Amino acid sequence: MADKEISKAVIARLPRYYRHLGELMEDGVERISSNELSLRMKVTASQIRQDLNNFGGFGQQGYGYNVKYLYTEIAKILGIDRQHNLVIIGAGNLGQAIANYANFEKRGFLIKGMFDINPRLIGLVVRGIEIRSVDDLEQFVIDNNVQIAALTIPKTKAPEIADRLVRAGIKAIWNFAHTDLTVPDDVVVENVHLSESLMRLSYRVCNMQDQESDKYRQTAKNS
Amino acid sequence: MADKEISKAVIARLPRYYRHLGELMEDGVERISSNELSLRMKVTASQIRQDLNNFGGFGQQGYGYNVKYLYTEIAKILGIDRQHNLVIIGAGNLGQAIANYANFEKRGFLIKGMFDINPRLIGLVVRGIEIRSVDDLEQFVIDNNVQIAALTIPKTKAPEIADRLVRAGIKAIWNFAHTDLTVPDDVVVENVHLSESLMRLSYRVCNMQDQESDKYRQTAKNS
DNA sequence: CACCATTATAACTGGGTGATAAAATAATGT
DNA sequence: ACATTATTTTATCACCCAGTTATAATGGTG
Repeated sequence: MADKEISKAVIARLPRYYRHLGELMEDGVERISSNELSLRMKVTASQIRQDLNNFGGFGQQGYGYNVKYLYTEIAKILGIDRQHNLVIIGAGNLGQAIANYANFEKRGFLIKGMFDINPRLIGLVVRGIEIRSVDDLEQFVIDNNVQIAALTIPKTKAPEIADRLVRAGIKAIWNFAHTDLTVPDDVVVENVHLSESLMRLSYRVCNMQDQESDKYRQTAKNS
Repeated sequence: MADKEISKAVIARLPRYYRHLGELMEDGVERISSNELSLRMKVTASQIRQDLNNFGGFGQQGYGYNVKYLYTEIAKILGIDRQHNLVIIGAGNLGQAIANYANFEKRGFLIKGMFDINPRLIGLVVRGIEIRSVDDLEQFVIDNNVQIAALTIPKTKAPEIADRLVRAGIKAIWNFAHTDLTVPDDVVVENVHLSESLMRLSYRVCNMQDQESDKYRQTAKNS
């Protein structure tokens, strides 16, 4: 498993490969060539081969790629073969939406706890997870070996909570708050700015005429 | 307003410029140079200048950029100075989270209706918006001049609903379902695949050692 | 009139695509 | 059943283009 410089562009595409391979497995497909996959995913076969080659030869000439093997290998690369403990901070609709999305647990993301400042929410149980007071946040993170925190709170509170998480030793923040976070460089921040996504959509709607494309197409880009 | 070929990379950055300019306005800042903005946003001044130049000279030599002017110009480019009617399909937590996010309305995104198949939810009112049966979807889209549909439903139902939206004349789909959608090329699809975002985060956590960075940094990339 | 900051231009870097070579499988004939 | 040929498909290389960063030229500011 050569640990040398995989480009961000490649990593960004891996989850989509993973999803399609999962669907192929469900359909009982055992092997697939880069060409078939290319047709299905609407990307060039060249790119598929080059992407996968970054991690060493998963394919075999004259045969193609073994679906199941490739699926588990990508899981390893993405680190979703291990368990990640996470907490959700902000038990509003968005926080609960994440808590309710069962599939995360299948991918090894285990929701250990939820937190909020609203006294009305504290004590409630969502999917078997009790909503706690943010006062207990740091101790909980330490006690439960929590690596990832999903931040689904207003932007005004986000920087302070982020600082507290960092001090408690968090490894990564999944940031849904509409603000940039400043953290030490050994802490990962993955932003999900929905309003920015909607603005990009708005631009594309307003500038439809000059949209590069080729009649019926599948959606590939962006998160 | 030169309508010639703005790259996707530039458009993807505009919302972030917009957000920072909004904050500067709130702080009463009237003008700013590319260098100051570069420090604040942690991107190169070169990039800021080149990005903004795509749309014609917003700045002035020896002075910098007028914050308010730039703010409104970016709004025009993104099309968020106009009103967009939208519907939310899927009134679960995620759908409600979007409905409850008030700021969208400030940006001209007006939620006209919500839809679900669950009879228990139909008839309920969220933020003054009644949840309707998806049976009435097409007619509602036509009657209310709806341009954008947010799809917060399971992936199994998504393709069918997308087809129906397309036939009803929708302009854009904001897709939260974990699947690719196939649509005619005059329909915009903006994907928000949360599970893929979380997998990218997972990769970065597991490969922390070789993370390009420069001690305390702000988060810039990705949606 | 010196300074400052933009604009315009140029150099560079890296991702994406297509082409070629190598390797393994499948098919064919003896 | 085995050897040989044809086909398939990956792996690798080279090129092109877009995006990013750096530099030179221009024009206001104070």
